[in-house]
Amino acid sequence: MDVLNQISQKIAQTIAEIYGVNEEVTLQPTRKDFEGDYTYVFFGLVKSLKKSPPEIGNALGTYLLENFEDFESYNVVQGFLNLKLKNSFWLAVFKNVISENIVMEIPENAPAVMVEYSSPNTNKPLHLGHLRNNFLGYSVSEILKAAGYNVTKACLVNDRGIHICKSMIAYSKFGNGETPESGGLKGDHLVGKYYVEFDKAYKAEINELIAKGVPEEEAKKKAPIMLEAQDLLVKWEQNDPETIDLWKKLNGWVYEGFGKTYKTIGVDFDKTYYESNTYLLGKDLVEEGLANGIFYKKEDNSVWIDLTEEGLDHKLVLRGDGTSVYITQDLGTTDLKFSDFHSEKSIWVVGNEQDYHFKVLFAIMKKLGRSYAEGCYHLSYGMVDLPSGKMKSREGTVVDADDLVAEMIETAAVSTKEKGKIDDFENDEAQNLFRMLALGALKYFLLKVEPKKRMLFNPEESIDFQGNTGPFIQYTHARIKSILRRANITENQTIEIAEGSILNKEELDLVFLLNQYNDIIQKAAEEYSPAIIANYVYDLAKTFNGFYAQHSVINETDESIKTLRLALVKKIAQTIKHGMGLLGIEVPEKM
RNA sequence: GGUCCCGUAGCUCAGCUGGAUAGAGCAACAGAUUUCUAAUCUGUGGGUCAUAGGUUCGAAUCCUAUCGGGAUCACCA
Repeated sequence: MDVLNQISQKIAQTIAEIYGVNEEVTLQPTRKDFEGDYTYVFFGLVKSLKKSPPEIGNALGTYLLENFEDFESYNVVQGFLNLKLKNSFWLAVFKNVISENIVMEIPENAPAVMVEYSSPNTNKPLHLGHLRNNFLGYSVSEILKAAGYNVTKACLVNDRGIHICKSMIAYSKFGNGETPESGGLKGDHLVGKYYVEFDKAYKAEINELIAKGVPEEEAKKKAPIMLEAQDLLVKWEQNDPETIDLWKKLNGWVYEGFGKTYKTIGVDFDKTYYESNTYLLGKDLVEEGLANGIFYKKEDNSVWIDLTEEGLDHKLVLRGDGTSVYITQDLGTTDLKFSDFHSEKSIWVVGNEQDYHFKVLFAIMKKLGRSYAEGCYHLSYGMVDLPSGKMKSREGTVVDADDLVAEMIETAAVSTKEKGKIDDFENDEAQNLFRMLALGALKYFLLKVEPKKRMLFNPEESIDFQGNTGPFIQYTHARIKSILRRANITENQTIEIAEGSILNKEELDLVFLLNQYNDIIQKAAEEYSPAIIANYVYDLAKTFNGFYAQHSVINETDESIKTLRLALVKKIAQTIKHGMGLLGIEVPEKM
């Protein structure tokens, strides 16, 4: 039920009736320090009607009370009209809220949206930065689904290029045929190890050359191992069988490793693109742009676009030798994605260091007259910093995703066992709970912050289970489920609310929040912001805990109040579960 | 240097499509458990919303400038 709309309309009607003017009425929740549910700010009317605030406020309030039955009382403070709605009105809202199913069916013809995220390189394992990306992408996808879109989760794997060749060279030189099995290493970590080995060998060679009197710049270019890597890239592009075999072997290990990580962190994709299949795309778009006069050719045959009118620069779209650059591929891939799924909106979850790249990409698409250009959006997110500063792979300060998750699970296990509440759990049941709590803490920690903001990852705080954290919300859910178990309420049971029930202050607060949930989902979808969901669910859990401390459900002697509270807490549990689901976080029945 | 993003309590963050006395959590201190899970709840202290102007009845929020932090300005991806 759209409460805000209903009331706004009544106020607009009142203004038209009394003053004969049409006003757009927007409401806001009344501040806690004042009496009321919703507040209408009418300074605008004071000005245009040239009447005093009390005069207008009282006239509106009186009229509303006399002509509409939903209003209980009003008060006027300066230009603020605070309106209090009747308990019976909120009871009707509550009944409506519990009758609605949160999970809705997505119709076949719902608008299609593609969310591309994760998009890893296959030369090293995932780290903390990737986790923010994965959690964001997954969550935004779920939020868009909840808002009624037909979502395709896509992953573009960067499986080719010089960085993979580096791992390949190092592996063939120093690998001695090591396999994930023989080395006891996850595949992605194994390949990552040789990427590091390459860097070591490369640096040693540079130093050797410098010692021989070669200038540093030249040494970097001429180090033999680097030349070998570049040579390998050429061989790869020429489809050299031996090179392709090695490439396939290493990538296979990496995919196996990634697969395990994705499974643990609960992330998945509907469609995977591989850059090795798409890196040649885009050249026909360059031709098209040249034919249309959107691109121009320089003397050396390189192709450029002038984006100075868009506030950008001249940008290269094809090298003089006819080979692709990053943007060339992206032009082609974007076109391919659209022809595959015809998405109305297309979202790229990519770090903010690529802000410029996406501005250019979208500007070019627009110039090429692509209909979907308007629906393209770069969901840019800030870096994750450590208390010690930036994560730098060269300095070994990168937080590995697998290690981090394992540590979090261990911490969850220790603190859960301390509490002694799950002594009756079977072992795998307990393990599952530890995983749930660990990931809940981690995901919530990374998602509660607005995506575009740079954030600080403090390992100690992220494994905190108190206050504004995932486990706090998970705990609240478990508490409610415990009540429902005791009351023998099952998931599908409908609970009838008695006519004329009266909601107390704490119950009203909860109904007020529950009624907002649909709007919150829409807002989060419009802004591509899981943080909005996180803050809402936290608020709901916190408000419930306040209620819980003051009122008993099970021990309430008045049966009609008890029933009402059972329905209320059941709905809260469902909403928490659903909201956390949108963040990719599971909630336990018991903890 | 050009462009873009950020700056709110000791720390981590909400609030930013202009509204009332700027909110949470952590940390500190004081309380609450014979009663549905205390991973909880209640209370106390803590702020020149980076700075300076401007617009407005009203600015953390919009505009301008300055300062501080970051990103980017590759024929790398």
